[in-house]
Amino acid sequence: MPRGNGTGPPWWHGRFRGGGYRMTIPRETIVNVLSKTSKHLSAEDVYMAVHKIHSNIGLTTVYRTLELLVQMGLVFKFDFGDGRARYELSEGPKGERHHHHLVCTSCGRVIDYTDFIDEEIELLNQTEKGLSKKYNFNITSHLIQFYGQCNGCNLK
Amino acid sequence: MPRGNGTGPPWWHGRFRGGGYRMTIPRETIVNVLSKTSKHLSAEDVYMAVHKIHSNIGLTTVYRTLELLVQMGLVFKFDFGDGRARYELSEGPKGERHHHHLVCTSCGRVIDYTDFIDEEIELLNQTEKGLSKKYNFNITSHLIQFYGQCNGCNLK
DNA sequence: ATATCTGCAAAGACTTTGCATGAGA
DNA sequence: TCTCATGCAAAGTCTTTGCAGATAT
Repeated sequence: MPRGNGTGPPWWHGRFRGGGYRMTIPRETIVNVLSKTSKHLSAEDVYMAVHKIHSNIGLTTVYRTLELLVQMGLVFKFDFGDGRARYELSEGPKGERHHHHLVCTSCGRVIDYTDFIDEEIELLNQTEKGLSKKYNFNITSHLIQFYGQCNGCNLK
Repeated sequence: MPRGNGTGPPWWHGRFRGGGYRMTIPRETIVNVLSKTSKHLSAEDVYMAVHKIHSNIGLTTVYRTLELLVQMGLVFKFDFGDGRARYELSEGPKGERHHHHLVCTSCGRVIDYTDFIDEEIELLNQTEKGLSKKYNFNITSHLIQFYGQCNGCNLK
């Protein structure tokens, strides 16, 4: 099935097939929604976006698909402390998109940052190596978040 | 009220008073429970521990107190992905206890580690400084977690 | 053809809120 | 004394589960 742009088959199809999962309209649509935003979407957000495209796709399927994508490593699930999970496409096929978060504990605003990532990667690689060995732990990903007051909340 | 050991008044009393909050039996008990464990307690865990000491303290109070402690910065709230929040006393009066987590995405086990903390602190200080300036963000704390498969789950 | 996936409705789990009573400063 | 804190019960919110019908391979 062509998808309406000329960029060839979506790179994630192989990941589905390889995992023994079927490609379906809902899954295709959900990944597309995630790939076209840089925002931190909740399950409800994804559902609403998806619903505009195929109004028959249900919230349950969104939850189940997001869960699947997280297990497959295609999507990261974040907790910013407001009681609902947020989802982001992890990094594309070759590590672009890598970033971390600044979370404002007053208003809940979340800022993505990509500064200092290189230094972090360096440190994290070392740390991962050390930890893997010491705890015999097979590390697959990491999470870094900073908390504090954002620009707007500082002033109040 | 003496507390049964000879170490003087609990260091956190001032933090309560300074914030305009009252010292009460439930609050005292809850902080005590947290300070006597190195485990990652859920609200229910805290409730059960507290309940053994003062069986009249309710779960609601535990939730409200934990929330308050988090706001005061005395307690960190963590999400390990199993649907319930975990709480830990943040660091004591002078930064001891500082550690991060290794979370097994298969079985949910959480390992504390204190290795590499010095290197991390170094990097994080720099990062914090840079981010504070660039985004005019007043950073108060950070979170680092690694994810993967633990010893036991590796073998399966 | 058939094992997987989906949607709806209902259930489940954790957390928060309302309100009258009780306690700290 | 007077405001703040507590406890119980009920409600709220996000997320998961059961099951029959639909779908991908």
